This record gives sequence, C-alpha cells and structure tokens, in this order.
Amino acid sequence: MTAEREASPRVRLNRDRVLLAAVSLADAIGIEALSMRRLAQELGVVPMALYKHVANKEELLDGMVEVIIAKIGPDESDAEWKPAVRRRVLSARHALARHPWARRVIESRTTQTPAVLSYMDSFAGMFLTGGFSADLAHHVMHALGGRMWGFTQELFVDPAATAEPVAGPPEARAALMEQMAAHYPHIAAIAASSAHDGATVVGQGCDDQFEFEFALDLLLDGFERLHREQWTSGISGPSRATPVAAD
Amino acid sequence: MTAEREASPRVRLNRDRVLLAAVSLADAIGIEALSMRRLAQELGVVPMALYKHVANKEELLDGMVEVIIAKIGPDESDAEWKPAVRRRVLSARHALARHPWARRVIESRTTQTPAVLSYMDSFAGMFLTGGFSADLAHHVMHALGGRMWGFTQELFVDPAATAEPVAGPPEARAALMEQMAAHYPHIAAIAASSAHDGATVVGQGCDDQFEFEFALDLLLDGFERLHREQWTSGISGPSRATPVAAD
DNA sequence: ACCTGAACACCGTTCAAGT
DNA sequence: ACCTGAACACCGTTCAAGT
Repeated sequence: MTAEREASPRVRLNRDRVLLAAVSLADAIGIEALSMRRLAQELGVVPMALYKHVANKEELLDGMVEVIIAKIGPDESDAEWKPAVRRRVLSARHALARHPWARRVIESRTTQTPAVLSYMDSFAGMFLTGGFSADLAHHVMHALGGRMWGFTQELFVDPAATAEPVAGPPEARAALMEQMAAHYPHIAAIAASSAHDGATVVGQGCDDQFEFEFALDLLLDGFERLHREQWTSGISGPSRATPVAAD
Repeated sequence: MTAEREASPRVRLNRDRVLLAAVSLADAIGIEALSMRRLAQELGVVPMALYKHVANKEELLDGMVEVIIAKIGPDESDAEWKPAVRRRVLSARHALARHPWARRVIESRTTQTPAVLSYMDSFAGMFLTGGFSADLAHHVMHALGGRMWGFTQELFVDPAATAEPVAGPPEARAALMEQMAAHYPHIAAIAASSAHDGATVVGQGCDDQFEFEFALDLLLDGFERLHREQWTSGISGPSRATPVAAD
C-alpha cells in the first residue's frame, strides 16, 4: 500500500517530487511515522539525497503545508463578507479533510511561510472589504483562529477511544457505561440525549460537520453583531459593548 | 538550571516523583526535548528504571496532564452558569499558562483519562444546572472545545517569528516591512492600526489575554442567546434558529 | 550538480540479569 | 520488588567522498 512509487531508479529528484511524495506518504502512514529516512526509501534514494532539496525536516514540513494550501482554491471575496468567509473556511476544511496530519503540522509551524501569510491576508481582506474597522478585523481574525483552516477546536479527538478500549464481551461494555454514568453524570446525560448508539459518551455519533458549522456560525453571528454595533476595542470585550443602534 | 535535582542516590522512585520531575523538566527544556532517557538522567537513574512506574512514554504524558489538571482548582458551579463557566475557563488558562507544552500534549492524547473526563464533566454540569437542554449543552461543549482549557485557537503562534528572523540592520527590517505590505496589504492594514511597535504584522503587540476573552465572551454571548431562544438542533445552525421569544 | 557511505549523537523499548 | 546493562531497531544530520 505504500511502496508502489519509484521502482524505476533514475527519475531525478526535485523539491516538488519530494514534497508530493512526503504528503502522500504522510497520508498513508501518518505524520509520526514520516521520517527523512522513510521518505528517502519511498523515493528509492539514500536519506542524504533529500537534503539537496529541503534544508532539513522543518523545511520539508513547511513545504508540505504549502502543497495543502495550494488545494484550498482561490479567494472569491466579491460577495458579501459573511458568506464569503463562510465559503472559504468550509473550502479549507474540505481541502484539509483528507490530510488529518495537516492540522498538527500547521499548528506546529512557528515561522509563517508566504503561503500561510497570503492565506491569512485573504481573510483580512474579506473583513476590511466588508466594512470592518481594522481594529475589529484584527480581533475577529484572532477569534476565528484555527477555524480559518477549518479546524475544529478538538476536544473529543478519537470518538472510539474513551477510557480503555473495551474489547471484551457486551456485558463488560455495559458495565463500563454504568461506571461512566456514575463517575461523569453530566457527560452521561448529554450522551444519553444525543447518542445514536449508546456505546460511548460525547464524541461518538457526533456529526463533526454539524458541530463545526455550529461554532462557526455562532462566531460569524457575533462578528456581524459587533460590526453592526460599530464595536471598538476601547470598551473591551464583546459582551460589554454598548449597543449603538442595532437594526 | 536543569541538573539540580537528585544528586542524592537512593531516594526510591515512585509514580508521583516521576511525573513531577517530568513536568518540571518539560517546563525547563521543552516538551520536544523531554525523553525517557533525559528524564532518567535527571532523576539519577538508568532509563529502564522509569518503566516500573509508567508503562511507556504515552502513559508518562497522560500522567503529566493529570498533574496539571490537579492545579486547576475546584468547580464552583453554585453561581450562575455564565460567570461560573467563564471563571473556570480563565482559571484553567491561568493554571496552564506556565506550562506551554500542556496544550500540545492534551491535544495529542486520544484516550481520555479519568482526570480529563471529570474536568469535562464539570462543564457539562454547569450548563445543565444552568438550564440548558442536553442537546444545546452538547453542541455548546463542542463549540467551546479547547477553549475549555483556556487554549486560544492559535494562529499567530510566535509573535517574533514572522518570515525570516531579521537580524540585520534597521534598514533591512524596514525593507522587509515594505515587502510585507506589498504582498499582504490587508494584514499590513490591520497591523498598522494596532501595532504598538511597527516591527511585525499581526501577532506582535497583541494582548493574548484580551484576544482570548474576546472570543470567549463572543461564544458565551452566543450560548446565552441560543439558550434564551430555546434553540434545538432540529433547526440546524445557530443563525438559522428562529427566535422564539427573546427578552 | 547531484547523489552516496559512513559516522555521530541521539531515540523508545525488550529481555535477561542482578540485588 | 525494584533497579541495571546490553542490545535492537530506529531517528536527524554532518562531513568527506564519489560521479
């Protein structure tokens, strides 16, 4: 499933071939298993050959992020800011969906590459063009944060893996559920109301896309309200803004 | 700065001593430099000695998170839900502030430990006690997400490290600023309005605490509105909720 | 200009042995 | 019951050499 590329010995490496191979290798074996040595092997080359095309592993990761960003699709900020922002966020979410490692890698990068900066700039542009003050646009970009990339602010990462994985018989699972309910009554209450199957607490049976859009729209609505009310940071804090002339 | 602990040879290891040493070692040298071997050395012990007290490195990390959670301080949900949630989030933020590695570690854990689950349960409890339906409480927990721990959904991680670090003369920095403005005009516009010093774009001069509370209050206000309007997920999406009888 | 080989200073973890 | 030593199968990266 992973050694199908480059049986032919002489194809000449270049930066793009290295980056593309790294992306699909990470897709296949996971980011934690992606090593310079493993990637070199995949490309039929000695580990040190890679260092002619990327300075080090950090730069490899930066390059991989660039490859992903290129797939997000262009800015179409001609429309109103709100649907424009919404559309672009969801398109990023779509582009990153098949690269589960991308989130972790993007968040680990400290020095922003041009690709990252211009992606962020497109959001700043949508807000400013939409009539936001630079002040509000600034805070709103922070509030959006990683959601700009379509990241959920994950909490319930692996739906299946709550407490110990229960491989045992069904009655053991049921016993665990009772224990959970005893120890974490409120989570259990929430789970009971929304569980599509009763196997785990929160996380199982959640519609990720729904949860993402729920939070996104909550934020966008908040942005809209502050914009309408001509909020400025002089007052401090969204809820302490004095409404000016809403609707 | 880092080899001051345990010169005395025979103090007998135990799980707590291992975990506490791991936490302060991570504080000192960073999480990526924390290895089983390094930790063993810090404790004046051979690497394999640790494996009597933690099964492996994963369990070490889980234990370190438990140590941090223990510092968050108790749930005081007797008050109204909104200030109670707000207070607990900010108290988590405070507790985690001096352990910059904690965020990454918490997010990397897939199997939730009892300590993590009961922390989450305390939030579920505040919403339910505050009169939220299990349905709304569920989505609201997701929307809160990592902010429950006081995490910002970071984007501008390292304030100083935008593009290449400019060690050169001031005129080189100025030239870089102009380049930035040319390539990323919207970011530059925002930066110009809020820059306390003009050195970098967004990130520099931001008051992290302000940005955090801005987004938090935006969400809490949204939660309050949906609660007031008796929102249910049947309708789908906060902005598409039909207001029922607000105020 | 690009790739190779050998080496260095690290990892986490197993297994068999010591006290 | 707890700790040790040696070993295995890995890392990223440097340096000097090959074509």
